[in-house]
Amino acid sequence: MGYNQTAVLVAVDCIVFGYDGEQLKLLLIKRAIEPEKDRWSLMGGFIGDDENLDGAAKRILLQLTGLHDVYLEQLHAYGTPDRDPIERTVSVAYFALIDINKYSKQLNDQYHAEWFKLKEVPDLIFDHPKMVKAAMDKIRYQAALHPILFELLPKKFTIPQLQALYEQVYDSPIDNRNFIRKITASGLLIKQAEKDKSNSRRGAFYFKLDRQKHRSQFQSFLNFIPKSIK
Amino acid sequence: MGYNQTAVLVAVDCIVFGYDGEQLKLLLIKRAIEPEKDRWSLMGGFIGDDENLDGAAKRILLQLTGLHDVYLEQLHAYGTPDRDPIERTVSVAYFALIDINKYSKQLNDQYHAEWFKLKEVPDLIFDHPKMVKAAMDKIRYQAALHPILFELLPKKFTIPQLQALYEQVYDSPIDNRNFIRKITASGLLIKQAEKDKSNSRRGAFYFKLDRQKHRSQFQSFLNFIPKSIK
DNA sequence: CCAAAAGTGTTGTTACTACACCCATGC
DNA sequence: GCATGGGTGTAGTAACAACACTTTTGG
Repeated sequence: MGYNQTAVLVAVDCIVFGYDGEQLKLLLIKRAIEPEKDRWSLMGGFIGDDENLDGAAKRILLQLTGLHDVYLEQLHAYGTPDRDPIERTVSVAYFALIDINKYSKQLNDQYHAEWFKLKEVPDLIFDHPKMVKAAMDKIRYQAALHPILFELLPKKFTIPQLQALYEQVYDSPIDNRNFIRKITASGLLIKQAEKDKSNSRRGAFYFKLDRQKHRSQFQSFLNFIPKSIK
Repeated sequence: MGYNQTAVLVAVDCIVFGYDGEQLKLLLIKRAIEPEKDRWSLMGGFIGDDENLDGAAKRILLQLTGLHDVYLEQLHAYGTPDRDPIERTVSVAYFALIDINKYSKQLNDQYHAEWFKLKEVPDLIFDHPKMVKAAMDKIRYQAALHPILFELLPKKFTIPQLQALYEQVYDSPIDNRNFIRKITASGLLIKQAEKDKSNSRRGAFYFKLDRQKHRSQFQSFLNFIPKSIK
C-alpha cells in the first residue's frame, strides 16, 4: 500500500527576528545534536505525525520563545539532497517577527539561545545562511509594501522608535519629517496621552497600532519607504 | 543511524498558466493513478533521490509541456497530514508561466492534459483548488510589481495583446492610453518594424522584450496596474 | 468613405521629496 | 537659557488618472 516512493524527513526552520530599540537581531541556538553539535543554528524541528507545517512552526517558536500569536510567515522550502549530511531532509523555512521584550529569557539557557546583531551573525550550519539571507530580503520586500514591522515593537511605541526600526531594516537614513507624515497619514496609529521621555527632554508621544485598520489595510500596498531606497 | 524520525513523501505540484491571446488558462491533467483516478488534477510528482525541489519542478514541467526554460517560481509548501488520503505527502507547489504556442500539443494525449479557462476550472483533487487560488493571488501580486506577464506571450507581441492579458489577470478594464504610456516609458520594449494586422486594418506594431533591461529592472517595482484596481 | 482598432495629447490632482524652522522641557 | 531631540510647514516635482481626439487602412 502507498505510492512506493522514497520517503524523506521534513523539518521546519524558524528565522526569528527581534528589535531591541537599537538593533535588529536574530535569535540563534547552539545545536544540541550531532552532526554539527555546538555550532550556531536556526531553531528547527521535524514535523509531527498529526501536525501541519504552520503548526510545526508555531510549536517550535513556542518552545524557543514562550510566545503564542507571533507574526509568522512561510518563507521557502529547501530540498537539496545533501543539505543535511546525515539523512535527506526537506526543510520549510518560516520567519517570525517578535517583540523582543515579550520574549521569555529563561529559555535562553535551555536552548543556549542568543540574540545576534544582523551584521554579526556567526557561521551557521547547513544552508541556514541562505535562509537568513532570504528572510532578510523578504522582510525588506514585505515591509516596503505592508505594515509588518509593527510586529517587532512593543504595544506602545513612539514614531522615532518606529523610524529607527525602518532605518535598521533598510540600513539607510530616512527623513524624519516625511516619515512622520506618511505614517500618520496612513491612519494606522492611535495617539496615546502618555509620552516616552527616555530619549529627550520634550518626550515623544506613544502610539498604539489600530489593529482594525491594520488588518483591513494590510494588502493596500503602503509605501513607507522612499523609492530612492528601493 | 539518522535522526529516527517519521519520514514522509515529498511531492512537487505545478500550476501552469498559459494565455491564448483571449483567455488566461490553466493546464490540468486527468489523474492516472488511484486514488481519485480520472479526476482533474495539477501535474505533480515525487522528488527524486538526487533531485532538489526546483529540479523536480523543472522535470515535471518538461514532461508535461516539453518546455525547458520556463518561468517557474516556488509558491508555497502544503503539509496538512491528511491532504493525501493514501500516504502522508508534503507538497511544494510551483507556478509556471508559459507561452501557450510553444507548448507541444502531442503531450496532451499522453497525460490527458487540457487547458481550462480560469473561470471554468473543474473540481480538483486534494487541496489543489487552494493551490490554484494561491497561485492566482500570487500572480496578481507579482504582476503588479514586476514585469512577469511577458512570460505568457510569444516573443513578438503587440501592446494591445499585452493590455488584454493584464485585463485578464486583473479581471478589470484598463485605460489603453495610460497603459501604452506606462509600458513604453518603462523602456522594456523594443519596437519591431513589422505589424500585426490580424485585429485591425491599421495594424499594431510588434514589440520584443528587452531581456537586458528586464533582468536589471525586475526588482524595480514597476507599476503597470492603476492603484484603483489593487 | 467609413468602420474599427491603434496610437497621441492635455490637464488637473495627488503623492512624494527636499528642504528649514519652531517647540517643549530638564538641566 | 540652552542644548536636544520631537514635531510642523512649505514649495517644487514627478507620477498618475481621467479624459477626447487623430491616424491608418482594408473593404
